[in-house]
Amino acid sequence: MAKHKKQVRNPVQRRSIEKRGRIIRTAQRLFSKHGIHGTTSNEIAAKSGVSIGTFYSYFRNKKELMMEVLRSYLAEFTANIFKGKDIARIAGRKPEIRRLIRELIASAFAAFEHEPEFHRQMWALKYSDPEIRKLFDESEKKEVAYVRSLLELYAPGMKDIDAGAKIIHSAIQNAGHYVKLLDYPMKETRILEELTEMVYRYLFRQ
Amino acid sequence: MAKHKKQVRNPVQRRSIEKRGRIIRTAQRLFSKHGIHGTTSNEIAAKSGVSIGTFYSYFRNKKELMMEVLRSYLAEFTANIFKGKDIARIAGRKPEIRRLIRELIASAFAAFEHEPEFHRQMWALKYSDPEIRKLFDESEKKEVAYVRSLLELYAPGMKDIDAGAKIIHSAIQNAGHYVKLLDYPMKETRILEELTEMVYRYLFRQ
Amino acid sequence: MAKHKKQVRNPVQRRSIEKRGRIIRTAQRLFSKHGIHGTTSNEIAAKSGVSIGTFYSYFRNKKELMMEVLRSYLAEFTANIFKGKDIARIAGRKPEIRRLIRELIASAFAAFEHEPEFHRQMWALKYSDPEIRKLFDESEKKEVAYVRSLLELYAPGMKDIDAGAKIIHSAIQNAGHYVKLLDYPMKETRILEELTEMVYRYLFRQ
Amino acid sequence: MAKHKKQVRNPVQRRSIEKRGRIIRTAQRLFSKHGIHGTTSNEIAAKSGVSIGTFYSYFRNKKELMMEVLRSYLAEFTANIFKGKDIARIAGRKPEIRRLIRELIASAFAAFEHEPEFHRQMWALKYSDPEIRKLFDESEKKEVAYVRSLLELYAPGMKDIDAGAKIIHSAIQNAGHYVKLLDYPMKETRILEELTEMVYRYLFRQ
DNA sequence: GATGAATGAGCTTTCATTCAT
DNA sequence: AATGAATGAAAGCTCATTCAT
Repeated sequence: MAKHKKQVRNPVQRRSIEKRGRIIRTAQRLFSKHGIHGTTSNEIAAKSGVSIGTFYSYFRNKKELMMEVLRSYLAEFTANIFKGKDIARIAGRKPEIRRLIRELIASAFAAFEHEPEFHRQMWALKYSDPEIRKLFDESEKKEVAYVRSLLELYAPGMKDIDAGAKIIHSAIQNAGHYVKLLDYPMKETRILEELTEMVYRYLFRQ
Repeated sequence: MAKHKKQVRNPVQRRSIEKRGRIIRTAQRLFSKHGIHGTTSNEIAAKSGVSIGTFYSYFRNKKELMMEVLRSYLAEFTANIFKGKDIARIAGRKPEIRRLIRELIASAFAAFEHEPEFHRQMWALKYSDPEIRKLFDESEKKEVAYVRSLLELYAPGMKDIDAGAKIIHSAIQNAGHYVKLLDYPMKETRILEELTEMVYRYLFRQ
Repeated sequence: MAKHKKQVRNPVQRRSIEKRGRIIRTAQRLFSKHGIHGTTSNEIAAKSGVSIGTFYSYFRNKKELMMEVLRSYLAEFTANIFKGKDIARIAGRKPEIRRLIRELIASAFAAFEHEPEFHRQMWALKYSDPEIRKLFDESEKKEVAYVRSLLELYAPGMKDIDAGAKIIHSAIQNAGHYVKLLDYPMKETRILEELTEMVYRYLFRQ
Repeated sequence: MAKHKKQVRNPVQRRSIEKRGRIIRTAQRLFSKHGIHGTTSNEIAAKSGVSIGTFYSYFRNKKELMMEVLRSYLAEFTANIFKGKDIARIAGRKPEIRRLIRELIASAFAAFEHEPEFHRQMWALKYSDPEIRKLFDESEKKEVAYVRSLLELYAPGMKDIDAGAKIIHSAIQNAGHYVKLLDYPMKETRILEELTEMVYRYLFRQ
C-alpha cells in the first residue's frame, strides 16, 4: 500500500505566511537556547502561539522545520559575510590588497557572532546528517565561488584556481570556528593577522 | 537519599581488561554504523557478549563509555599522523622542504581513513558537547605543538609562531574533513597540492 | 539543555476531569493492593484504560500522583471523622459528656475502616517522606483544631489547651492504628472504653 | 522440585561472630544515613569489609539482615526506656507518683534520641511489612507489660488493666514520635507535662 | 483550517542475588 | 570459607506524531 506523501500546506495567504515565519523564528531561538534535542516540537508550537496540529500542517516533521530554519539562517549568514563587498565594486576600487584580504576574513569571522550557539548546533548536524550537510554545501558553494572570483581578479596566474578557492575558504572557515564557536584561547587578532598573511603570500609570492 | 560516587570496576585481571576492551571496540563499531543516538546501551552490551549489568559495572554510563572510545581513538589518530615523522629524525634528514610539507598533509589526510564514520560522529559532538570538545582540544594541542616545532626548525623568523602553527593545523584539518569525511567533489590531490603550496609560500615567501 | 517546568495538563473539560479522577481512583486501589512500590506507572495507566503517555500528561510523575491520591483521601478521611459532629450543633445539644467523647473516638476509629490498606501504606510513607508528612500534618492540624475547640467548650480551665488537644488527638490516633490497621489482638470496645475514660478524667478530674 | 532452604552460616567461632556483628552495625549506620532503599547490599558488604559473597553466607537476603538489625536495635531501645527503672526498685522507693510518671515518659521520649533516623525508617516499615510489624509487636508487648505491672502496683482498682496499659503505652509512644521523630512544632516539655497530667488523672481520679 | 488529547515504542539505569573459582 | 564478576528483570519517563472533533 503506497503511502501518499502527507500534504503540507503551502501558505499563500498573509496570515499563514506570517504564522510559518513565526514558527521558524521561535524554533531558531529555542534551538540556540536549549539545543536541537533539548527543544520539543510541542514547545516550539506552544511558544509560537499555534497548536501542535497547526505546526504539523506547516511542517512535515521536526527535521523539515530544522532544515527550514537552517536555510533561512544560512542565507542570512552568507549575505552577512559579503555585505558591502560585492565583486564589482571591489574590482573598481582597486583596494590595497592585504587590507582587502584582512577585511574579508574579519567579515567572515564576524558573521559567526550573530547566532553562535545555533551555528554550533547546526554545524554538528552537518557531520552527522547528510541532508543538513547538503544545505551547508549549497551555501558554501556560493562563498567559494565568491572567493574564486576574487582570485580571478587578483591572482589570475594561479595553477588550480578552484582548489585554491576551496582551501582558502576552508582555512578561513575553520579558523572562524575556533575563534568564534570553540573558545580557542588565543586573541582573535593574532589568528586574523597570520591568516591574512598566509593567504596574501599564497596569492602573491609565487 | 544522596547517592555518592558509584563505583566502577577498575579491571586489572586479564579477562576483565579484555572484556572492557571488547566493549569499547564494539561500541566504536556500532557508533560508526548507527551513530551515537542510534546505538543503545543494551545493544552494545549484547553485541559485546556481556549483560547490561556487566556493562554498567565497567562504565558509569553511556557517555563515559563514549568518551573512553573517543580517547582511545584520538590517541591512535594522532599517533597515525606522526608515524615515522618524529621531529628529531626529520631535522637530521634535511629533507626537501616542499616534499616534507606535502607528506605531512597527506599523512594527516590519511589518518581520517581509518574510521571516517566514527570520526564524523564524534566531530559532530565536538560542537555540541563541551566534554567531548575538551578531549579533542587536548589531542589537537599536541598536533599543533608538533607543527610549531617544525616551524621553529624551518621558519624561525615567523612573527607569531603560535598563531601560525594553529592556522596551518586548522587549514589542514578542515581540508582533510572535506576530502575524507564530507565527500567534497574534488580530487584529493588537487586539494593536497594547493594546500602544500599555500603552506610552503606562507613559510618561505616572506 | 536545561529542562524547565514540564507542563501538566490542567483539565477543565468533563471528559478530562473524569479521566484524571479515574486514574486517581485506580491508583488508590492498586496502592492498597500491592503497595506503592509494588505498583508501576504503566500498570496504573493500563488499568485506568489510558496510555502511559496520557498518564504523564496528567501527572508530572508517580510521586505527584501519589500525593494527589493522598490529598483526596485525607480530605475524605477527616471529613468522615467529623461527619455530623460540627461544633455548633454539639454545643447546642449539651450532650452527656462521656457519651460525646466515646462517640468521637468511635467515629475516628471508624474512619480507618474505609481504606485501611491504603491508610497503612501512606502512614508508612509519612515516616520516610517529608512531603507526604506535610500532607498528613495539614490534615491533622485540622483535626487537632477541632479537638481544641471542644476543649474550649468543655474544659475551659485547662492549663495548656494546645498541648492538651494534641495529646488527646495523638492518643486516639495511635489507638486507632492498633485497633484498625495493626491487628492488635484486643477487642476494640475495650480500647474504646478505656480511652474514653482516660480522656474523660483528663478533662474533668482536675 | 522442592527448594531446599538455603543454608546460612550460624557462626560460632569468634571471628565469624565478630564479622556478623560488624555487618549489622554497618547496616544500621547506613540505613540511618541513606534510608533502607538508599542502601544497597553491596555497599553494606563493602563498608563492612567483607565480600558480597560472605554477606550472603551470613544473611539469607537483605530483608533478613534488616530484621536482624531491627531486633538488636529494639532490644537496646526497650532496655534504654527502662534503664534504672525496674519495677522492684520502684516499688521499694515509693516515689512521689506524678514524678514517676513524668520520668517514665521522659525516659521513653529520650529513647528515640539514640537513632531517630533509623527508628523512623523502621517504623515506616512496621506499617507496610508484616514481618517487621511482628518484631515491633514483640518488643512493645514487653513495654506494655511493664506499664501493666506499674498499674498493678499503683492503680489496682482499674477496671480493664490490660486495655489501660495498652492505651497509656500507645499514647506515650505516639507523642514521642511527634516530638522526637516528626518535628512537631511544640516544646517537648509542654507535651510532656500534659501527657503526664492525663495519665496521672486517668490513674488516680476515678 | 485548527485544535490538543492521546499514543506507545523505546531509552537508560539499578541492584538483589548467584555461582564458578 | 571466601570472593566478586556477572546477571537481567524491571522501572520511570519522553516526545514525535496522529486524528477525532
